[in-house]
Amino acid sequence: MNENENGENNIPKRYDPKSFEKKWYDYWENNGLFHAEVDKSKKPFSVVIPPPNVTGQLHMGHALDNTLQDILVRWHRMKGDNTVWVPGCDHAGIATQAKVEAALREEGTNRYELGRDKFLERVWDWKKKFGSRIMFQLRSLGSSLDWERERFTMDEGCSRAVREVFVSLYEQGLIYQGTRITNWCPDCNTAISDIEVEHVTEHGHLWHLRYKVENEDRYVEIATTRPETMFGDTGVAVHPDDERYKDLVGKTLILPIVNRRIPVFADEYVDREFGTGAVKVTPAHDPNDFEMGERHHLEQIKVINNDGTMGDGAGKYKGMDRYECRKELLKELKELGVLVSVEDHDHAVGHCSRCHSTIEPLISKQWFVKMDSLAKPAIEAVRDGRIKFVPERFTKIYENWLENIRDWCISRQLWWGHRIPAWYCDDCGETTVSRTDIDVCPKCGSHHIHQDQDVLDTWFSSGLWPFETFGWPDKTDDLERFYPTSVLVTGYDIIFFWVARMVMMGLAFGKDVPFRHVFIHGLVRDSQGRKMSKSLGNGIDPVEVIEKYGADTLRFMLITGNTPGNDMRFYWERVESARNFANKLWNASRFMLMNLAGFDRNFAPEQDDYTLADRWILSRYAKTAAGVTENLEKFELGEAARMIYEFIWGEFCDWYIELSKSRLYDKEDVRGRNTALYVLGYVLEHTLRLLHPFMPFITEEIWQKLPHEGKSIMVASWPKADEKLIDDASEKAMTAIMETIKAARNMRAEVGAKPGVKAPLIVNITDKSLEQTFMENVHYLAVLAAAEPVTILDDGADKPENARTAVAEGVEVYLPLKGLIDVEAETNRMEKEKGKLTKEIERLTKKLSNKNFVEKAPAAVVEKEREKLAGYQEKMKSVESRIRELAEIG
RNA sequence: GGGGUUAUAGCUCAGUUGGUUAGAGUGCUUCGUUGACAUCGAAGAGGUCACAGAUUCGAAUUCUGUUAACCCCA
Repeated sequence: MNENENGENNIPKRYDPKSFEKKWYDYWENNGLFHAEVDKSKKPFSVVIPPPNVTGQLHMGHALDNTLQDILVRWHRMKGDNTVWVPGCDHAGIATQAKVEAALREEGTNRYELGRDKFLERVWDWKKKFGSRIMFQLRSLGSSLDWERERFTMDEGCSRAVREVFVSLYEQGLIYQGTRITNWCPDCNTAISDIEVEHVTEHGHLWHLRYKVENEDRYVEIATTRPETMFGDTGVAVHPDDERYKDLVGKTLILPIVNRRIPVFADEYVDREFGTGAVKVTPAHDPNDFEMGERHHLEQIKVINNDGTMGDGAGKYKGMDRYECRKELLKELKELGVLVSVEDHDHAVGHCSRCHSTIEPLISKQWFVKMDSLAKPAIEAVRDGRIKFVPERFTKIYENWLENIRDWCISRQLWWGHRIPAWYCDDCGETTVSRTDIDVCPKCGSHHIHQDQDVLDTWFSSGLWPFETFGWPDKTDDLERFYPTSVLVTGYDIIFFWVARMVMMGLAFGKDVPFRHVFIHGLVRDSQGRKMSKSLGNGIDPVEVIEKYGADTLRFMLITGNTPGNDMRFYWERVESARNFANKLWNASRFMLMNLAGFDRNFAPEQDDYTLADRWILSRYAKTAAGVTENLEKFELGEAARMIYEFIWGEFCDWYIELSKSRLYDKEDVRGRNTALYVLGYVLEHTLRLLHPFMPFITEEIWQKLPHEGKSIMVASWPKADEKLIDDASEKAMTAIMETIKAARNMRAEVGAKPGVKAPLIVNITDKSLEQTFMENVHYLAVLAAAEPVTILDDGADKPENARTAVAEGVEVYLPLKGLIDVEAETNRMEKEKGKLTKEIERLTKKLSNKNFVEKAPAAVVEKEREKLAGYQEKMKSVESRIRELAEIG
């Protein structure tokens, strides 16, 4: 791997990720660098991947989610922690089944014709064919997953865990079967849970109908958005305090067309302001009506079938589609005089989050999990800080949801999934829930038993993910070592679906929280801020970005320029910007490697060998390393990446490399050359390590070419903050020199000096503490500001007359122009500067003469403000004297 | 109806416990081809930090209210 180490480098001019990304991933994987065994001498760090849909493919959300995880994982691995990141897929019940059913439709058949067993074979085939695609895509992203631990929610172990949890919850009375109102999706043909329903505001109508009071010549007017459900009405409700209807409570109404006798009753739920204040109650087709029905013992009459057509109770409308029925029924009601009026009305309508059809709330027999006793500990765990959300604000969202939680409908009328382990006896009617499959009824001994047809909600098994992946229900070393996991990284869109359920299940069965931190990120949107979606066709394929620009580029782009928990927009310009950074790093390394010839690898500089620039860059590096680590600890990954970016580009490349050039090209001064190479190598190699978690491929490619020790940068140690390198005096002096250079460049640009042409520069050092270092390093000005010769003014010497002026802190800079300066323009410039300074000085003087400030503000802040003021005053003196001089010339 | 997020340069966004002459990327203007990089370098223009109050010696930053956009829940 190190054939280029001796300076025979011919590395390409451009960063070309395609030429090395795959190579390094294979190298890491083949050398087992992703895998970790239990090692009790180290601190554990474990993460389980949010399992992607097995037949899905990588999208930007996955790319972001896994980049974040990989950064944390690689960082901890380098820190020396016992690090595992568990890969795996989710069987994704509805989604996968829908895909296979669509394929069957193409073939002109369907699952019922095929039968359950044959159908499931087809799904497994499908899974085998497409199931590993996303895992390969995750590899191309660079994810350092421990592939030896790969799991699948339908594998044997997970299936055992699911069954154990189901049976155990059943035994505790927390799972029950009940005939209750559920959200029914007529297209997916299954019940779904509350959170799988999306409410969309739709324009609709409010129809006012009148129901006759029995044996009286009066009517009650009710308002409804769904007239077709009237066939299922079994009551009319009013608010108990509503004066308008006080005398009606307890009376009986005659339901039009059907002529059923239904009671009027009072219930707090009714909103007096809505409609007429009297509502028809259809317990079989509305969740709120269902609850009122329970409270008042109303009959439940189901009038809409599971496929969305009208049922038995609908009389002549039986068999008609629910919306068609609405139309026809309204005609009839109008003719009968039942329909009094119509008004426009916007209301929230439930849609299936998968297929977007309108949900039909209806009564059916389903399995439910009782949530109260599971939710309470889950709330506690977050309140007492055993689990911390990052950013913290998501805590509230999580708590709020758990506090208002309803029982969870877990049965799905699908075939693909974990089949519910309940058996019914055809002879005695007994229901048996069992850990093992049974063929005899334990109550009556009959062999006429059959298993429940339904499967479990996919989220039921994903809820067990953080512990089932480590071998639960067995007591494994892995489980003991890696559970609870360290952090869960996921989007805010599945806090309810997944995070909350894992916490509940983890506490109930894992005997501890499933993770210490929940690191939440936002969505990746398109450049217009829209959600990326198939139907809009605005999705960007991460694989395409990786192929064009490299995985490192994509990763860097995804984690910079946004804040934790907030959505971000995808811009190709930002991809290019990240790619340019990679190219910059590539070329800085290329520069170093091109000059490596003849470098003695054992060379170590003495203190005296270091130049100002050396001490400066080493100090800057040390501070960068400390800052990066600090930000990683706070989950501020974007900020950490930004610091590395600025260090590499703004300090290492723009200044240090430029200043190192003259030393590298000077073949005479061997020590100086070696020292420069040593520092370049030191800083580059350490910075690559800091950057490795963010951009694993390019850092490995370069690191392997540099003098290094070890097999891979992946397992090199994480740089520790080195206090010895910090050198504030050098930083201060270097900053002054850099400011001087910038001032000189600025003046040269303004007067239109040709970039290559040398021009003299005069410097007056007002801060005497800088003088010596400054004088020792004036040659920096020659190199970077084409300043030659540089004259440093003695104390009390006359200031140059025909010169442009700039004032930096501690330094006055003059660019002599031999009578060519425009006195007026120069004066204006100085006046402008004076104006700015006056404002600042006034502000600070006011501040510092304020007793309250001096007494109340921390001493360090006051001192800092004093120094600032002194700095401005110093500058002011220079500017004022310059203005006087200009006046004399003019 | 309840809760949340966002509002900072033309555009996309940073600005972490209040003290910065408010930053970056991108775009724009001017200049630059010798040995890391034009996927580059140098210089520059560009912001009353949505609005109104309050707290404070001091607010882009804290609090309250208003407006606008988006999201979640009911």
